[in-house]
Amino acid sequence: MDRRQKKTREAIFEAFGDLLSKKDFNKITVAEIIERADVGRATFYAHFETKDSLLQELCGELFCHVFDTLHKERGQHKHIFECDAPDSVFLHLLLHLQRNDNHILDLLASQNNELFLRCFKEHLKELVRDQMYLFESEKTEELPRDFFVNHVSAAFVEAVRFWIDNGMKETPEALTEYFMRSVG
Amino acid sequence: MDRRQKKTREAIFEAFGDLLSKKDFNKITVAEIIERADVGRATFYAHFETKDSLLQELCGELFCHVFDTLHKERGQHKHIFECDAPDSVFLHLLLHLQRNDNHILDLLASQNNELFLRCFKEHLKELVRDQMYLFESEKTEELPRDFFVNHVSAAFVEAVRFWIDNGMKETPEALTEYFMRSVG
DNA sequence: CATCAGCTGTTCGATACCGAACAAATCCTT
DNA sequence: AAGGATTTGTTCGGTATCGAACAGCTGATG
Repeated sequence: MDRRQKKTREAIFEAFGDLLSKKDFNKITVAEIIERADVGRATFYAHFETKDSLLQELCGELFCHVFDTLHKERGQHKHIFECDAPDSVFLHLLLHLQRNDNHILDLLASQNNELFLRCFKEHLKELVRDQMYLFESEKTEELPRDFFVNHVSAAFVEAVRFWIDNGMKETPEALTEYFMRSVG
Repeated sequence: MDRRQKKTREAIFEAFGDLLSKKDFNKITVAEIIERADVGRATFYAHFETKDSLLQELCGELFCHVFDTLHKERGQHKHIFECDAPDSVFLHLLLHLQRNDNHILDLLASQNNELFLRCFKEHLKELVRDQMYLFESEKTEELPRDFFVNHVSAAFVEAVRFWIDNGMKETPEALTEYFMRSVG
């Protein structure tokens, strides 16, 4: 990827993240983003169709990072997320949320976050489908696959919600454990 | 100034400063600078004729900042140096040196720094000429103006050298005092 | 209701930057 | 001193970003 594109993309993501820590997504304006990112208006729209798609691509970056780490494809595509990855992808996700990288957590915790939640859950489904073997048992065989995938994804979202609402006291490891038990 | 130029220029100055803190100027290579600054080779040479001129322009930035602050022309030209300026321009200079902004101090303290010293002293002379009223007395009237300007500038350089060699124990304020007395 | 301020999303020609390649100069090593 | 390896500084066509302007939309205010 062209050096310029990479810089611009990262600048926008960072500016967006900074703003998320200060105000609600809906209150954030494109003008603010580009001002903080120090890029032109035309440049922003060359990268992102709309403010909403910026949100979606940020979410996509997180899951792309998790996926690539899972499949050992490191170095192939430089991600905005970085870490030394643990064994469980779900734990991996929680660790990033705990660190609140790029303020993804703020998005999950905020009001009026349907858009983000939908996006987050869609990516989760992919992940669950990919890791289906973790959940296989006699129970799963009785259910339509897609139904079960949806169930597990929703359960993860709820686990995170619980975590946030209760002040994130549990360790990511413990929460992963709870989650796995609840859907096992 | 075009947003792109500003960013590139700052990236190069910063990369250069970082490298100065690690190795001698002569050991630093253009390839290292552009790698750290994350800009293309052609871009570097579009901004700076040579590595030497980068050095000179860095020095120029410092004095440009001091000059503009002195003449209250703030906001006219965005400088890489920033501070709330004191009354005396010489104190102002020392404060930047003390903070070692952009590793200018490293340059002064290093070996093989004739190039930088010459550059530094030239700018100093401008400054002294500009602030000549500070030094006027019966003594100065007996001397050729340029000779005296050179004398004062050299004295300042020597004061800084003394400062560095003795571990910079004195406060910038004290050193300014010594300097003014020594040429008064 | 009218209007006015601010935000969105698009367009355009100009330009800075890109990546890659190259010859010439310089540095190292033997 | 010879010769290989870096480093320098330049060139080029292609591309991303620039700044500035614009019409359309939205929401607040009087």
